Amino acid sequence: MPPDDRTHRPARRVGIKDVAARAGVANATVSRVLSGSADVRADLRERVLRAAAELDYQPDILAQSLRRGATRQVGFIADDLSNHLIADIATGAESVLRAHGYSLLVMNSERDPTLDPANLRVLHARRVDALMMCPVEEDDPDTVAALRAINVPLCVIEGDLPPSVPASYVHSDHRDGMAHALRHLVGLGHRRIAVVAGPVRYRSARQRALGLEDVAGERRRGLVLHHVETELTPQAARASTRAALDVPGPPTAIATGGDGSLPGVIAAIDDLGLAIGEDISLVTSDPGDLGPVFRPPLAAITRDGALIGATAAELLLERIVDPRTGARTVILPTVFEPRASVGRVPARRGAGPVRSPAGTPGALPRPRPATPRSGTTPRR
Amino acid sequence: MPPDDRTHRPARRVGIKDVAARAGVANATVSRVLSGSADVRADLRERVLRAAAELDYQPDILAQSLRRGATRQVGFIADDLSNHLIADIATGAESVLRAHGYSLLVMNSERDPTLDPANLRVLHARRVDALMMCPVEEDDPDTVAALRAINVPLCVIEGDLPPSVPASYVHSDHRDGMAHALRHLVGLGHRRIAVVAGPVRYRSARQRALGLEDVAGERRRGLVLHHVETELTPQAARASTRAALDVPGPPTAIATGGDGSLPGVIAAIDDLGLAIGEDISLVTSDPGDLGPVFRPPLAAITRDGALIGATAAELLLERIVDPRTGARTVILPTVFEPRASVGRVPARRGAGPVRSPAGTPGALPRPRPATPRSGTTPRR
DNA sequence: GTGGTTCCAGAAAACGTTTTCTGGTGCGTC
DNA sequence: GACGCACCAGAAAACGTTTTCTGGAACCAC
Repeated sequence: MPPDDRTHRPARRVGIKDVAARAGVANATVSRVLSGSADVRADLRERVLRAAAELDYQPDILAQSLRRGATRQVGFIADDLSNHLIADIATGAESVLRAHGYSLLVMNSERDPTLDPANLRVLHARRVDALMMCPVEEDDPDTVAALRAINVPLCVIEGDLPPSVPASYVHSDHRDGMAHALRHLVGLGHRRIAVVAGPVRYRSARQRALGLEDVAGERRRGLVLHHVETELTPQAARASTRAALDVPGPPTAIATGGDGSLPGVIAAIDDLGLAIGEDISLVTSDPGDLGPVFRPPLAAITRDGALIGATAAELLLERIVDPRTGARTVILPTVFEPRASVGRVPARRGAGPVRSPAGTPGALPRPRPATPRSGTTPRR
Repeated sequence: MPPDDRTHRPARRVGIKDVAARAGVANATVSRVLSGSADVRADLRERVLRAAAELDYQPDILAQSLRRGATRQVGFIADDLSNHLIADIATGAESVLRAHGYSLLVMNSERDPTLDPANLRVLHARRVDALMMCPVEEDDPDTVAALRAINVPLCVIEGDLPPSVPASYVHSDHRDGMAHALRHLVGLGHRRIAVVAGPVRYRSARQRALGLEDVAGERRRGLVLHHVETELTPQAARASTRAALDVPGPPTAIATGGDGSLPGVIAAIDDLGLAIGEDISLVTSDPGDLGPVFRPPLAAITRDGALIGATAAELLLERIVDPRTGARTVILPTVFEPRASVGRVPARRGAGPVRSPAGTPGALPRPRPATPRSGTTPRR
């Protein structure tokens, strides 16, 4: 058999000069007709359009981009694309961009700070017209340098960059959301509340801490707000939460912020044998579809990921169309959704937390054994 | 003030001819050095490399793409990017592609069959080197026509295209997964099991139905497997599930397949006042992070989204590198994870289902009121 | 009739690369 | 010393567009 047995025929694309030849005009005329830029005599325009339709001509965006100096591509550097909220943001952005003839080039930095500058370089070389990103580290010098080099409109989502790099911002009002949730808990009678939030190196955690301070500043008598800062892994959140609960006079309510912390918080509550919504109230942040389905349904501070992405895209398009447009900052609202996981203060539980039957205080049990536990009682 | 007050300085990019000029050689030599294609005298190579480094030269991928006829971009048409599993697939694909110098161009078809051909045309015009997609409709003629026109390696994820379009496939072994789950239930003593699956127009639903038939064919005496086909909306799933449960001699276990059905199934179980893991056993498909956190923890048939995406990307890269490589089909395993939501058959519940205190049998209650319900009892 | 506009379309340059083509140099061989 | 060949680097073509440049034709005014 012949070695050069390519089954994959190249099948030359039809180009502008094919259209020009068929219409009996010059390339330039075809281009003018199709881009509608200048005046072309009616009969020629007609011929060109017919020829283009007959050949099913599709302009080569690559060549257009090279010539025009604009790719109509927008880059998105996600810190964790598999995160539900980030995926929603990408979805919202793509939808708006697609409607305007732009495409979205996604890169994932996998929460690895060294990937941000690398990805930025790729997108620079690909000459994206604009850039949206969720930076892993806000002050990473390599990232900042890479951002300086790539001179296109930039929109940062949930993060604060040094003022030396000009950028639009789309933020969520975590401060208000947390304050709202805390006031709700206070209104139900809770006086000892723990806020389990991520490290303050994240803007969202800082904002939630401000929300906490807002409520603390309202000087409700007897109110004790405890700020628990934890890394956003299930293990860390579990340990921190458990430490916060396992004290004399423990909190009667927890408000969590931070993406990965929820499973750890729930595990810690389980560890201590507490019933959510009864022994302890729980407010979560962005539980996704888990919130309403959980038992009890989880009260939550939520935000609209698709709206965040769409807003970022619009901010960028506005600056692409008119480069004189300045960078803007948009703060989108959060909404507090009360559900059954928050309840009144339990009647009597001041002395100390209920101990989990299994496990000694020091050693954390292995996460999530497959056998049923507390929650629903085995027999009724 | 001058009207032409552009603050956005273009800041001409450094190109190959700048490097050539600084090194005192021709463009071609720079290109040869940088692409490592042909032999260049050592001293010249040295000069070129130094000049490129000094100028921080980054080749323009756009121009490279035009000249080489390859963009090093792969398009991904997702049917629902905000779906957790699809986001994982994108993540896995992007990771592999990035490691090979390729970028991922994502488009979302929002489960709208008419967007598939439109998105395909965009990606064609953008000259992607390969294409992965989750088709909304498997037999849509416009989609098939658009796929025919775009002559690049194609990998379809979870779907069957007509044989007229050549494609690689990455499938998940839903058949085996469902059979596995059903055998597990049978082993626990369950004899009346309902499989709530999506419409058979989806490949995944067809495969799960085959898994059901496999187990049915094993002729366990007294075994009744009930195939409930439902649209993948919470409302439809709720109604279908409720209808399946609300019969004399109801199923003692449910296995669900299909992305959006879980909330509806759970709602239906709630409607009838049944306790998951006690009154009725429940196996879900791909519950994401919800599975282990739910109470009781949800037994699940799961698959590795990132692996699916990575596999698709590898299949495509293999064909990009060597176009003579044929299309392949890969079936990835599913794994069954038993958890507390499946249990033994309840001792005595043959006469009929327990009625929900609220709601008449005919009218479905509004989904998800915010007040606590069954599940955890309000007082202990 | 000459000069100046205006209108419009073709020719050609440009975008930033890669690759083919061309040709000079140096060397070995007869 | 002529020829052939290998080696390597510069010149130029090519990728498929858009845009500038050029110029012919028609029209008007003097």
